[in-house]
Amino acid sequence: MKIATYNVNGVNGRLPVLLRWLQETQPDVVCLQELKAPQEKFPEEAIRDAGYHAIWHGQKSWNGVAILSRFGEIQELRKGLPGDDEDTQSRYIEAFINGVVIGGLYLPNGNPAPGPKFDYKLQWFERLKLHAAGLLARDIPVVLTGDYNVMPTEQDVYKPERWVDDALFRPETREAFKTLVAQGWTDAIRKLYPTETIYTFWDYFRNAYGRNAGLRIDHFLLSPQLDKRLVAAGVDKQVRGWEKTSDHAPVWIELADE
DNA sequence: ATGTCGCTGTGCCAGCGA
Repeated sequence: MKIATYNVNGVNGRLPVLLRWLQETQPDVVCLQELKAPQEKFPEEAIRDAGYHAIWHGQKSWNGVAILSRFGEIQELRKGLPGDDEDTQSRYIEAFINGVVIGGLYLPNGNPAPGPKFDYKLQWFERLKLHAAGLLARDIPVVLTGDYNVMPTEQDVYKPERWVDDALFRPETREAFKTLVAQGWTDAIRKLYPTETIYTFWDYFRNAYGRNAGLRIDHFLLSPQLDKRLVAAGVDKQVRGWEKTSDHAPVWIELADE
């Protein structure tokens, strides 16, 4: 079972790139972030024609998350992260697919920091930790994947000293990610590639991709049941070099059948 | 401080978020 995550940065503007990538790499399940489309403007038909069922939580202009699957109807578990009825941003969607709970998330960016946006990021992180702990307690196979907007360690940033005050790399942010993982999750990419430089995002500015000035901010966290089944993982880096592409590249894992 | 995108509405450019 191959599961991918891809921050598309506009699902309609990115549709040709998304469809080409789906066709070429054939993932079984895909979590998408930054749809930047209201609920009624999700390109359901084009995605169905490509062979995928979809559920999505849209929002006008910003945010928006989706889950695509090649395995028949998707059993939706929730839209939105619990813990704050006032939060109207579309950043979390969860489904049960082929025996696995799949949580797709788009964690807040948090810049500028400090400030209200950074406070929102840390609060969202706390809500995610509560929800994640509840999932772990159920002893079921779970993957929490998406754009975490966190570089976990200095190894995950092309130039760490330039990012120490940024919301994606501040000590509070790294600490939040670390305590989340410490609940019992496995960072799938780091498990398979403990010492390699791996990036999933390159800024549009200053030829960042050409200089490989990247960040690793898209992650897969696996529950213990899935940690045992992890057989491969990677970044489809070439997609970042295509015309009209997102600033993120797709990331994927392969799980062994039970 | 800057850069480059995608989106929206004030609408064919400017402002916002990233």
